[in-house]
Amino acid sequence: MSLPQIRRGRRSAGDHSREAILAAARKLFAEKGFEGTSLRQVAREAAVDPAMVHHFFKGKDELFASSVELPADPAEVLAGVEMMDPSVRAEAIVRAVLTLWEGPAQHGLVAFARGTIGSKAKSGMMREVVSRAILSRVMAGVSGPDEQVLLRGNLVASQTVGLILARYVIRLDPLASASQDDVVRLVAPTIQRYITGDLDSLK
Amino acid sequence: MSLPQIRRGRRSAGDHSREAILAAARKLFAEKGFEGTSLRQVAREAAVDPAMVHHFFKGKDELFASSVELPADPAEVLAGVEMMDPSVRAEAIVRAVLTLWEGPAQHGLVAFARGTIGSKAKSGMMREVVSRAILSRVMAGVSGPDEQVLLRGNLVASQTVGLILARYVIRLDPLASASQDDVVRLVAPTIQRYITGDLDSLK
DNA sequence: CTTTTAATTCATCACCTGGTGAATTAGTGG
DNA sequence: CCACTAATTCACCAGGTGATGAATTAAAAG
Repeated sequence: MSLPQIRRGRRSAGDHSREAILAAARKLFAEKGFEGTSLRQVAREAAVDPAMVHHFFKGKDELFASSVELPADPAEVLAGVEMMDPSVRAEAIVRAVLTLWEGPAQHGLVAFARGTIGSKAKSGMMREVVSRAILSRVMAGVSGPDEQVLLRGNLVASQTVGLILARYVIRLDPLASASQDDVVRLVAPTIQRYITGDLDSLK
Repeated sequence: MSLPQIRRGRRSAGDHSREAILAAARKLFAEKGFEGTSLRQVAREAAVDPAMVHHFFKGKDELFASSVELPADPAEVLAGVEMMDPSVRAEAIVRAVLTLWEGPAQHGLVAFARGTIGSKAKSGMMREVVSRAILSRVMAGVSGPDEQVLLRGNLVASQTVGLILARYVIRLDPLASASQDDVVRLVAPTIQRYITGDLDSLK
């Protein structure tokens, strides 16, 4: 009695295992972080042989990078922001952030946050992304000494990262369930002060 | 020729392996997160047999909890804060946070942050600590409808968590290397606004 | 001094990890 | 139709994982 074996070889067209693997990876990395997720778990979640993961990606690191890298293009998300006058930029920034994080990229973004904060080795990745890809755009055209502009950027980042963490990762209520408009009204003034406000104590 | 074997049995007094294990655990959890750290690595770092870890702690979870739980007592740290008038509380809060995170508890705290943010399962722990142990004290005596006070507390948390992450975990410069006084002057106003300021849009 | 208790080491378990190489099958280009 | 390439499965490997139980030794308690 030959049991119905799983046939080897190429599937009949229409399968997209690669995408399934990426989706599964995003989901698991988002839930359990980088170290907490195994290739086999990913394969299982994607209903795929573990070896496929290696077929499509060189290893766990590349899988992480691919599944998580640019879950959204910063340039695109911040397109509008960059050319607004710095003095009224905050609201647009907060809105862009919220819209992005509430969209389809959420899984990938949370995965990125968890994986990247979870270990010293990967924190560098976060630092790079935040400062190069994001802050440079957010702070474009802000006047003042370089050092001061960098500090302002760091402060913007601190409030933004904190907001994201509280709302999407840690999920503090009622912040997590507040409306987008409320959040904008509540935190945009903080951001605006960091960008152009009088910080009165900057050496 | 009997090689000098490592003697079994109890060490001659003065050894404190338990403490060594906890210190090693704090260090490694801080660097590599919960999943990224193995019991054997901890044992190696502590120069101790792996089985000792099980002797002193039931398992990895208990080790994590013990090494990281209350790296500092919130009640103590926030002792002064609680009884200040809410309208001038912000500066004290920021100063307390910075002092705490720059003290000997830093390793444990970073470990807590990394381990706790790194996975969904452990995020609950962070939520509990933040809301019960910390926010309840920080927001003690603030007037207004419950829901609104909670929201204010969440906002305080968002800025505080963001500051900690940017300064101690991600290490964004120049924020990471700014003086304690500068940081206080820069972010205390934000916190103060969240505690007692006019948020003008609270439903 | 003797009994009890605690600290330490060792050998071992079953399992999971990331990774490799080959065999098998299907679609594709010529 | 045939050669080629890519997708898929399988059978492994060496090593690390958390965990357990027993043996050994010293300190503490009586």
